Amino acid sequence: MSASAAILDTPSETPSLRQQAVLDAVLSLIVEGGDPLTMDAVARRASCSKETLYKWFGDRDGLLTATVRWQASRVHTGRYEIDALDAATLKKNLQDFAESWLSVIASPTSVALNRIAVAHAGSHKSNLGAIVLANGRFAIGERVKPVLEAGRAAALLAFDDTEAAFRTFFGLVGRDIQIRLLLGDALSLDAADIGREAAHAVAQFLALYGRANP
Amino acid sequence: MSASAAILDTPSETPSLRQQAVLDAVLSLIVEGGDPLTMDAVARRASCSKETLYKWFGDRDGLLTATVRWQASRVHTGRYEIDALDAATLKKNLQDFAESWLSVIASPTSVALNRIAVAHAGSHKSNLGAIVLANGRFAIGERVKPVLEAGRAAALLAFDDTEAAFRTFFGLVGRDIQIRLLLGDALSLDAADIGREAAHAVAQFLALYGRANP
DNA sequence: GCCGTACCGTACCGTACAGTACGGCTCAGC
DNA sequence: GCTGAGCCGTACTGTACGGTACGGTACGGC
Repeated sequence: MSASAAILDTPSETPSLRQQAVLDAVLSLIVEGGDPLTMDAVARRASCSKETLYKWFGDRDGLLTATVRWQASRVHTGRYEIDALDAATLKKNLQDFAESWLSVIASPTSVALNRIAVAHAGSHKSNLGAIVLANGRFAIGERVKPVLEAGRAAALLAFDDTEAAFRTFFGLVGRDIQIRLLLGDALSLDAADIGREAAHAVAQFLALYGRANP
Repeated sequence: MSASAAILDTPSETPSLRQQAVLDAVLSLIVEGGDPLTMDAVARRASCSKETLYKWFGDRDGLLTATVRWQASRVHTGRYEIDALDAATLKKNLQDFAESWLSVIASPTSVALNRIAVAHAGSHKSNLGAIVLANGRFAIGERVKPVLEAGRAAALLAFDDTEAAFRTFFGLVGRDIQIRLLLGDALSLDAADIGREAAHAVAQFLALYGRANP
């Protein structure tokens, strides 16, 4: 895990535009689901030859890895305000995190990609699972934790273990949503639902960790 | 989903002892992972002929379905005390739930089976995902909710929406554990960890929903 | 105009695996 | 002891798919 961290953080190179088009074709096929993603199907969808596919990505696994990385590279959102944190800003930051996270895990792309990665994690060859984890769960953790610590520094939050506090936040936001979606439950979340769920989670988190103004 | 509920609740028939042995062989192969579970491997492991496999289970999907059901049939645990609930009993019940649920999702069998079901949910043909969901997330929900409602009846808990309260409990208990395990993170939970995590989750749940004694 | 490079399309190869067929063994019923 | 049912082991078939080879085309460099 730590050995592969260097690899995970090094997206080799950014793919060329044509390559990006190919990866988008892969994504569209994955999201459509149904048939089990053959190299032929990718070549057809992307209007390129299989030979090119193998030349660019090595093998099927390489193509999948590149696709996952490509998708991950578009997810990262902006940084957040940390200095001079007041209660309203903290709440808003948390709300934003919760909403964007819920939007991600509820998106068909994320669901499909996570399915692939989960399946892959069983037959361990490469580490799609690790990549997804690094760009999902752990990436958001690294972005939320500074906010939590800033909240603590501003005497708005109280906790000892930042990681534990984040995991509680993560649980309150995600609940059963991701596993249900991965398992094919027809759970639909529109923007309003996401807003409501996020607000609920943030309120609960603040109830647990918020410092009653001293 | 609702249409398939009847099917899901009807485990066809309980398999014969020999059939159970075959299903256990499938489970052992699934848990071992590595190679992608071929019918040949199952026949070899179970010391039976492929012909018998097909006669008994129809096809590969039928075998998988029977395996998932077979595993599910062993998970159901006992009922819980509901009448005359006091605070300590409520807490103990919740703690038990949390521990048993964490034990389940952290077990290699559950992880492997959920991986199969998740992969299956992508290429929709049968409904392994629905079966796993019905016997996992939803089954535990149906068992926890009466306890929560009994707690409310005993004026120990306060909430409007039982389902929402349960989902909070679910999130507090599970946090990021299941998705990390599914994605192959080397997260190990021993019994002590599980006890600690469960206690933590229960304390948080009671902090959110417990009724400050009136 | 000629060549090399990069690519498309398609044909091809090898293999792995789902599903079937069949001979042989065991054992219960008679 | 004979027969038939049930099952094991193995051999076989068909096919889907990963990976390779190759002819044909477009294009930039010279």
